Amino acid sequence: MPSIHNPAQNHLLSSLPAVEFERLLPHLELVPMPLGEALYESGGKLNHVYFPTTSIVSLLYVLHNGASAEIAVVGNEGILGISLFMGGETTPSRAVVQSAGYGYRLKAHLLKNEFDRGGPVLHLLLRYTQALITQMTQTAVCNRHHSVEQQLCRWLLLSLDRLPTDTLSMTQELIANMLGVRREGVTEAAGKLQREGLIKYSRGR
Amino acid sequence: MPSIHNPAQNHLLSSLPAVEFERLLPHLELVPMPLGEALYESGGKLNHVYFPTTSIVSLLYVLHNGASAEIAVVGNEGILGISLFMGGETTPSRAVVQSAGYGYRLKAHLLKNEFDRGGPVLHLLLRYTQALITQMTQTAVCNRHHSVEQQLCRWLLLSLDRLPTDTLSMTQELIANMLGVRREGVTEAAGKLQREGLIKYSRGR
DNA sequence: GGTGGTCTGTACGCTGTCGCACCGAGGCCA
DNA sequence: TGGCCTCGGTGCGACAGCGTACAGACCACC
Repeated sequence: MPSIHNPAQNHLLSSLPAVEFERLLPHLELVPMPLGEALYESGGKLNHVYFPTTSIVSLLYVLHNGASAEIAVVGNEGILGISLFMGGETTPSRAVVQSAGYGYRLKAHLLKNEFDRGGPVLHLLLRYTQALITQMTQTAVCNRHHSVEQQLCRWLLLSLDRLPTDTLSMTQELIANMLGVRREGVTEAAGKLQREGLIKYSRGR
Repeated sequence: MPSIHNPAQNHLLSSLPAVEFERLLPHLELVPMPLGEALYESGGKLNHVYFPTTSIVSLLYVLHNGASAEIAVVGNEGILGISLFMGGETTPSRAVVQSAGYGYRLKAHLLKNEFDRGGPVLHLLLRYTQALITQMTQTAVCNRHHSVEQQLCRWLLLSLDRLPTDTLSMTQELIANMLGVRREGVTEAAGKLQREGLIKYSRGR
C-alpha cells in the first residue's frame, strides 16, 4: 500500500470529526480502481461503499436496448453507494470507473451502522446526497437543452474538478457513450474547442 | 374545510406509525393548491413542506435564459421540500402546481424536528427521497434518448398514477414547457396518440 | 349574437444530431 | 521494418425537433 495514499484525500472522509474518522479508519481498505471496472451493476447488491481519492466514477443509467446515459460523476469529493442508507438494498444505477486511480472501500454494514447512530456522519452523507441530486437535475436539464459541445465542456469541467492534474486520459469513444451521444459528435466538438485553444489533446488529452 | 379531505390520502402520511401520525396531525393544515401556483422558487427559503392529496406538483429546474425542464413529479405519494432534511436551507428547484387540488402543509421546523428524532419518519422520508432520485435519473435518460411522443406518454402516465380520476385538465402549452419541448411537438404527438385510440382530448383531456 | 381571447392544428425552412461508411494517423509488437 | 489495431477525422443522406407564422375551433363574457 503506497504511502502517498491517504483516506483524507477524500473530502467526505476528511470532513468527518476525529472520533468518527478514527472509528472508520481501521476498516478502510485501499483498492485500485482500473479504467472500466464496474463497481455496481444496476439492480445489484451493495456489499461495499467506495470513497474515491484519485479516481473518477460515473453513475450510468442503462436502458433495455443497451443505450445508456451518465447521470452523475463522483470523485474525491464523494461516496459511491448512497442507496445503502437511503433505503434500497440494491443500487438503481451502474457505476463505472471513468478515470483509473485509487479509492477506499468500506463494508456496507459498517457505514450503515455509523449512519444509524445519527450523528455527524448522517448529516454529512445527507448533505452530499443533496449535492448529488443537484448534479443529477442539472444533467437532466442539460440533456434537454444543451448542445453536444456544451455538454462536453460541462463534462470536462466536472471531471477536471475531481482530479489533481489537468490532464485526463480518455478516448472520445468512451466520452461519447458516457454522454449518450455519437462519437463523431464528440470529435467535432473537441476539434472546435481545440481550434479555439481551450483544450489540447491527442489520444486522450 | 371539506370533510372529504383527509391527511391519510397522502400515502406518505398514511404510512406513518400511529404515534408519529398523531403527533403531526394537529399541525397539518389543509390548503388549496391552484393551478400554476409556485410553492417554491429556485433558491428560495423553505417555510413549509407540502403533502399533496388531490393535486400534482412538478419540480422544475429553470435556466438563466428562462428555459426550464421538469425533473420530477410529486403527487399524493410524496412530499415537497425534501431539501429541508437533506441539508440545504433553500430549495434548488422550482415547484409548480400542475394539476389543481388540495394538500396538507406543515411548518418546516416541525418536520425537521420529527426527522431528527431518527425514527420511522426518517426512514420513510429517506426511502421516498430515494424513489424521487430514481425518477429524476429516468427523466435525465428520457431527455437524452426518447422522442417527444415517448416522453409525452411517460408524462401522462406519471400524472394519471397520481390522480384518482383518469382525466386531467391541462393545456398542451403547459405540458410542452413542463417537458421543455415545443407546443407543436406536443400537438403532433397527442394527435397521433388520439388517432391510435389511446387517448381522447379536447382542450384538456 | 357578436367579440375577443385562448387553445389547437398545419405548414415551411433551418439546424443539430444520427447512422453509416471510410480513411489516415499513431502506437504496439514481432 | 512491417503489420495490426485502436483512435481520431470527415463526408453524406435522413430525420426529428425548433422557430415562426397563420388559420380554424372552442369558450366566456358582454
